[in-house]
Amino acid sequence: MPELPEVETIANGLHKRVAGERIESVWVGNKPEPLKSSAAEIARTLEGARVDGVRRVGKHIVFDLQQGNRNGRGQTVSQWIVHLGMTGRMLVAAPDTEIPKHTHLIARLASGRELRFVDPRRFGRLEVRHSGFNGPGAEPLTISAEDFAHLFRKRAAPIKALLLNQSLLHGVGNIYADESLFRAGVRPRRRANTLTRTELARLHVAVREVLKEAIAAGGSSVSDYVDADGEEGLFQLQHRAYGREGQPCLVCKTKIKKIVVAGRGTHYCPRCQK
DNA sequence: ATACCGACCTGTCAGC
DNA sequence: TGCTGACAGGTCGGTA
Repeated sequence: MPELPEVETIANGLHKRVAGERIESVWVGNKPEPLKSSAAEIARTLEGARVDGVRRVGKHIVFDLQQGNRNGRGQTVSQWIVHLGMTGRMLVAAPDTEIPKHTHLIARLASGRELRFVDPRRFGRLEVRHSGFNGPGAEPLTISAEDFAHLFRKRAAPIKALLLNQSLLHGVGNIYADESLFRAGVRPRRRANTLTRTELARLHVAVREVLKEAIAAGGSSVSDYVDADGEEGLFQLQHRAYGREGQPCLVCKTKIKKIVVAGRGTHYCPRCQK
């Protein structure tokens, strides 16, 4: 479900709510799919740790943890890394509230509240690490125009497939790939190595603008996305391509087309995008 | 090395 | 009402 803007919104909300909290105990469910580290290692790493902060890296939520006594030596730093997949949620809840179906982890906090990971489709992943995590690819919000162009210049795959490839650029998913290509005026099926310098430059700007505007709007709520406070995002109201098949292009009135690229539903304007 | 495609899961919705 | 199939914001592994 969530792409960079949604994960950023969620991570910021979680940071506000749980930074500085200590995790007292952890319950891990028995479904193996969400666990990239063993249940025992996750529990061992989280229990007793203090949450220094919560941030986003690519589409991952990173909880920076510190174990051990507050000021003494012997402190170790770890990270709890959460990927929400398509349907994952990370909720901060009062302990007496109903535990939703498909809850796979509960971290009980010193304040009495609980951090709950809920994921019906189990495409999400939970992992702990003991060394720095930088994500699989480059950060779209900070990459230079030159480095951005380098990622794509020599590749033969459709540009949309490469925008979705997290080991190149991490954070862009299906919605923001379509929205970025629309703004850049580039067709999703164009082979990346046929894009001109100008088109790559436009795409670089488009990706950053789309992501920044979406973050400002709190992300896109297409079906059920809500942030850490249970608020829906508003960026779906500003989509120009995604989900608009058959509707008139907002620029030229041509009907938006829907095709499949890289196995994903793909929306574009046949007139504005070349 | 690179690119495509099915598999992984559950929920929802359209169509019959 | 209830069934079936398609589809969904993501990624991985096998195959060509």
